[in-house]
Amino acid sequence: MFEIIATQGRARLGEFHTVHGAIHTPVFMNVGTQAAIKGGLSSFDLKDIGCQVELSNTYHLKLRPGDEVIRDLGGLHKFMNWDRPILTDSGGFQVFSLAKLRNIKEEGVYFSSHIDGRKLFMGPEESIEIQSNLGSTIAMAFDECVENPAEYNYAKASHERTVRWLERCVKKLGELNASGETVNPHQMLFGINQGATYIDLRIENMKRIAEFDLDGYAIGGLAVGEPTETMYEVVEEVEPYAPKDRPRYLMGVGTPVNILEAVDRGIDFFDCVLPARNARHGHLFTSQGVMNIHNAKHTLDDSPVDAQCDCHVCKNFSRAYLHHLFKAGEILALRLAVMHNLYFYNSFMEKIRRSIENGTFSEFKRQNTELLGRRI
RNA sequence: GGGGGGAUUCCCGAGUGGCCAAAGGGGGCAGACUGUAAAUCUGUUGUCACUGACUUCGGUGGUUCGAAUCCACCUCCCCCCA
Repeated sequence: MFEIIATQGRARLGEFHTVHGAIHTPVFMNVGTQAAIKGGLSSFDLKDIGCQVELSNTYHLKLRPGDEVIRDLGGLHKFMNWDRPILTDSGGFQVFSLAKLRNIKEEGVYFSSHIDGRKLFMGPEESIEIQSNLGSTIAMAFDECVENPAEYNYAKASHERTVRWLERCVKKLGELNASGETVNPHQMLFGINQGATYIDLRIENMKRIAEFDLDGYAIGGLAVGEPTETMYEVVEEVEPYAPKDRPRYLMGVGTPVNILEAVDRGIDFFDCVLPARNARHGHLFTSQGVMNIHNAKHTLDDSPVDAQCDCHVCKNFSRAYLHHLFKAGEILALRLAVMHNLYFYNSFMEKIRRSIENGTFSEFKRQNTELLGRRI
């Protein structure tokens, strides 16, 4: 159940109630594809960085260790010792990111494992069954994340197929939940809007998936190479057709500024590998802009990464120390950098929530759009 | 004391007469990264008045149209025998 607490313009402050607790929105979900945050963070660390929702991946966990292994061990929550909400992505993104290793048919997608090349078929039923075995709080519908640019006719055929796949997902999950024998019989389902950058297709698609009365609605297939303005335009145009009383999730987005723009267009859920990946590459987000901790100018800088940040890293270590750890190739460099960036994102979302609550979101957005894009 | 092998651009290390400002690593400097095949990838790394010129391959002198590459001597390093 999604409860809207306050709004400012199209921005919404909400609470999404799940069997694993409430999610305060707008929320950033922290990506742990293989049931771990890359860079060496565990579920203990997730609590420290203020994570509300952990996100894992159907395709990757199917390959290793196998969804049935996780089911037999009591589900993903128990497996990774995380008792708050988990969202599992369906494998639809791998249809895009592993495009060279798959073949799409009406019945589903034939993958060649990126690990050892073995064949793996995943259709809507398979994706949902895997996610049911994982027992995530929220399952995502199995979709095709279409590359950019895409031909109109291809995008049309693809989104129509994704709608047919959604219908199969709904049916499959209904059967599994009704059986009462699943890890999480209350597992929810979000549908995914597709249609590439064609507004008419996007709107048609959203109208059709809205009819399924799902727990939430995602906008997928964005931030895959199209201009940022195009992404904003798609969100802007399609959002009015998403059910108002359900959370909206902009998949795979994005930079802090992207998030501000999307919240301003009515988006409630986000996830992105950017803060964790960039952290591993020495690129840190701060309240004053972005920095590359590799840069020589930090060699003797005794100040914290972000003086306004309350994370463990900023409270205890200097830029000079992190700079050294990166230069020395220490694994601690990755861990500390990821901890900082994810804390930054989670606390940034908290600030967005407070600004909507206080009616100062517009001002917050204006100030931070200018600030966060800077390089320091 | 005798015999042998070496010294190359920040480091290691290719290169034995022109296609060499000099391979390849490393290191340095910078950039990219958006539902994670990413602790990855890319660029750059002698100087300058930079579609060219200049300086550089232990030192000095020589051979040659032309030398990191050949010759002589010198300096230093390593190995073996005594």
